[in-house]
Amino acid sequence: MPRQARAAQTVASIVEASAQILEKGGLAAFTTNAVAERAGVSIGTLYQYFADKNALLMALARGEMEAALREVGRALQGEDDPSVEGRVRAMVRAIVHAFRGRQRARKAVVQALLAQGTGIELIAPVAAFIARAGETVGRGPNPLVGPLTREQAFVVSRSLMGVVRAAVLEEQPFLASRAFEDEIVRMIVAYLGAVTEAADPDPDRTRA
Amino acid sequence: MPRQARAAQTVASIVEASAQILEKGGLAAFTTNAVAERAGVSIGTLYQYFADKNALLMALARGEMEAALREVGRALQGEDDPSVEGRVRAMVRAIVHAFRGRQRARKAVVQALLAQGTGIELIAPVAAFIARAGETVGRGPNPLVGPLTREQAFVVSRSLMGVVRAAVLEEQPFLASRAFEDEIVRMIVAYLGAVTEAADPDPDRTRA
Amino acid sequence: MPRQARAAQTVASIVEASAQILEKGGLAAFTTNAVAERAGVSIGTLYQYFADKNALLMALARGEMEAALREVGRALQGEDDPSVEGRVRAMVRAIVHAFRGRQRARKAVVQALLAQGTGIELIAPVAAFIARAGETVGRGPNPLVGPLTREQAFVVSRSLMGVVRAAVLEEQPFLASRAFEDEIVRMIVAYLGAVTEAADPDPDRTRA
Amino acid sequence: MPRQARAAQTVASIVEASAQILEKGGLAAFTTNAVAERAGVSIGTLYQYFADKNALLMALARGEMEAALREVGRALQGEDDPSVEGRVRAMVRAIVHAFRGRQRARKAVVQALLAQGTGIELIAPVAAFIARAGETVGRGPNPLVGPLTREQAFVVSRSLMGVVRAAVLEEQPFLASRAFEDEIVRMIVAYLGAVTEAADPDPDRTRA
DNA sequence: AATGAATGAGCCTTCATTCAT
DNA sequence: AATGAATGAAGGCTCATTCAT
Repeated sequence: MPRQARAAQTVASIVEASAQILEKGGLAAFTTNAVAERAGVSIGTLYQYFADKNALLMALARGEMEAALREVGRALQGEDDPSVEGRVRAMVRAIVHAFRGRQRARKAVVQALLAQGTGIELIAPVAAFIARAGETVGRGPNPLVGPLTREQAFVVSRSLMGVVRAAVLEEQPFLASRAFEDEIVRMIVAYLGAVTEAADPDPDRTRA
Repeated sequence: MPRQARAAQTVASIVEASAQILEKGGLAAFTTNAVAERAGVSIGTLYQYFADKNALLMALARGEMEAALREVGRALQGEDDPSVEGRVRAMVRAIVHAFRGRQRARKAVVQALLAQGTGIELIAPVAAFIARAGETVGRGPNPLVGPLTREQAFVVSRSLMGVVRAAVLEEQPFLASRAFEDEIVRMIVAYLGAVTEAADPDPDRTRA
Repeated sequence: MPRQARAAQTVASIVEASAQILEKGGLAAFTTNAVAERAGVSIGTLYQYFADKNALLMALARGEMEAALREVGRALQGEDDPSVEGRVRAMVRAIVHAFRGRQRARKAVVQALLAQGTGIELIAPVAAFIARAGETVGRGPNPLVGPLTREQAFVVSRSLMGVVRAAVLEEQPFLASRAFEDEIVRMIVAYLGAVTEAADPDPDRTRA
Repeated sequence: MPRQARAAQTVASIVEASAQILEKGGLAAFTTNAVAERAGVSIGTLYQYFADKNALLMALARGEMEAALREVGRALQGEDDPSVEGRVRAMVRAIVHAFRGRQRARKAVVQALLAQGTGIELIAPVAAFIARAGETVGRGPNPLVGPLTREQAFVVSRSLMGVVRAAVLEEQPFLASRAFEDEIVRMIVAYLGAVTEAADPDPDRTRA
């Protein structure tokens, strides 16, 4: 199937061109014509594969998101360090390092996604994933938490993502630092602990 | 009517018109011509007071931000409930209720601010204010925390703001609910506690 | 119809529309929207080929200039009348009749070009061309002048162009008259003679 | 009459402010509001004395022109050097040095005047003055020329002004140089000589 | 499957000028 | 005589999208 292969190649080059444009010139430079030119295809071809500009953005974001999600999933398995803190830390690290270091492109995507309503659709699965982590973390030989309420899941996921996102948007130099990671982990762990304690005031179970 | 009063009146009407337009039609409806018309002034008058469209947005954002900041400041004084949790709760409530309930306008402002780089400048004072809260809360008869590191201040302020902002952007129905407020407060208090515990492992001082 | 031919056709129609608009309504009527409409294309198409309004003006000016330059070059060849006066006269005539009789459009272009700094860039090649004429005229069996100094070249070219331009701007009725042409030729020839005489005081060579 | 004196003072300060603005920021910076501010008066006051923006420009131009005209008149009297060349040279020098060295302002005024039709009105008296010079120069004990035809007067005056104007617009460094002055003088004298010779072929009278 | 010329709604902004105070 | 807030017509320009080839 040379046809499909070629099409996939074209699609990939367009998405890659988007990331490059975003990384280099930010949101302002991200025009469909610019993307088509950089990808080496005509604007018509671009529209052959993407319904509109937004679809292109979504494709880029979704790709990166899924990659990050796979990382988070792996983190929660607790392969390296099965302790609660170890799993949380792996998850935090996966989120911090999403987008493979293309911070400007990441920033631009975040901005663009926020600038419309569409962002939420994309964030939802990530958030759901993180929220589910609460339970995942709670399973196993040494569970920390039980099922989270809607509000609790929201607070866990959005505070984590909010902190990382803010660091990205503000281009904070400590984004990838250990100290930063430590504090995020501390916050998540502390909160999960507090939630559990509230649900089950037996100190023996939680801090044994 | 004196000169300056008239001008101030005009400026206020333009800012108010902006908020109304944003609240009603979102970012898409926010055009300078529409604002001028709604404010009952000519487009020229609008540009007499605001350098460009963005300056107008900034003025609106800054106004609301300062109002919220005053509320947060009041909250941290601990007038109603001087306990640590009481103060944190008051602060959270002030932030949640910023923008006087105009959630659509708030969302639009947040989006617009993020869509450019300018947003950070505005968020900075709020964040600094919240970070400083750590120390404020730590003072008095029953201090909770000492000075926060740069990363800690960042995590406190951005997680708090990130959670609220996400609820705003996603138009979550529980934004103003007690359950939501409880969870945010729980997270902040738990984190501050963990930070203090790490810095000063003496349980007598912290939980006496 | 092949691709490029169609595009060239479009470009030509836009330039032609510019000349017509300028000729009819002067500089005031020369708006990009008006040009696009008259050319029968959308405003977007106009901007596909011209970076901005000024680029359009420059294209028009450059086109006419090059046409005039070709005429001047032909004149200096001395095909019709190889005498010094004959060549100068042919050159003067070419300059006077530049812009194919569209004097209002010519006036508008001159005004617009002067109103910014850009005009000089365009005038430069014409001036250089005219200046070089001194030497061209000086060659052959009956040379009049040798190489001109920088100041001399400037005086020859700019006085010639200045006189014609003034007649255009002031819409002098005698612009295309023989009497006017005679005087310009007289001035140029007299000046070239004086320059030569000063450089080489031997009367035999100059007026033999 | 303190009132009239004060008014004259205001008018003068506005005109002076115009020159300064023009000198500093060129035509683009020359807005009525900017002029009023620099002059230290309100925009309303400016309009009390000048019907519109153009009137202001004309006042500035007229002032400088009249000063230059006085110089030219003095030059033609031949006070310093009564010879033909001496008078022409003095005239050329007066024109070159018009606008008291404010070359940027001069350039801007020339541009502005050309960019509308109004320039001609102002140039006319100067041109007429220069043209009349032909006869003035021709009078006295050693007259060079008789009355000039319409076309001849035009060619003399516009070539002179055209050369100087081009040097101003192109910001030529040799504008105030002796070499440049020499060439202009040479051109004018040579042309006047040629005109006379044509009208009266008797070599004894012209070159005696 | 690809091209790329063409579209056009509509936005932001300027600045000369007026007139109530 | 002076102020300056207010006016508003008008114009340059962008860029996502379409469709004939």
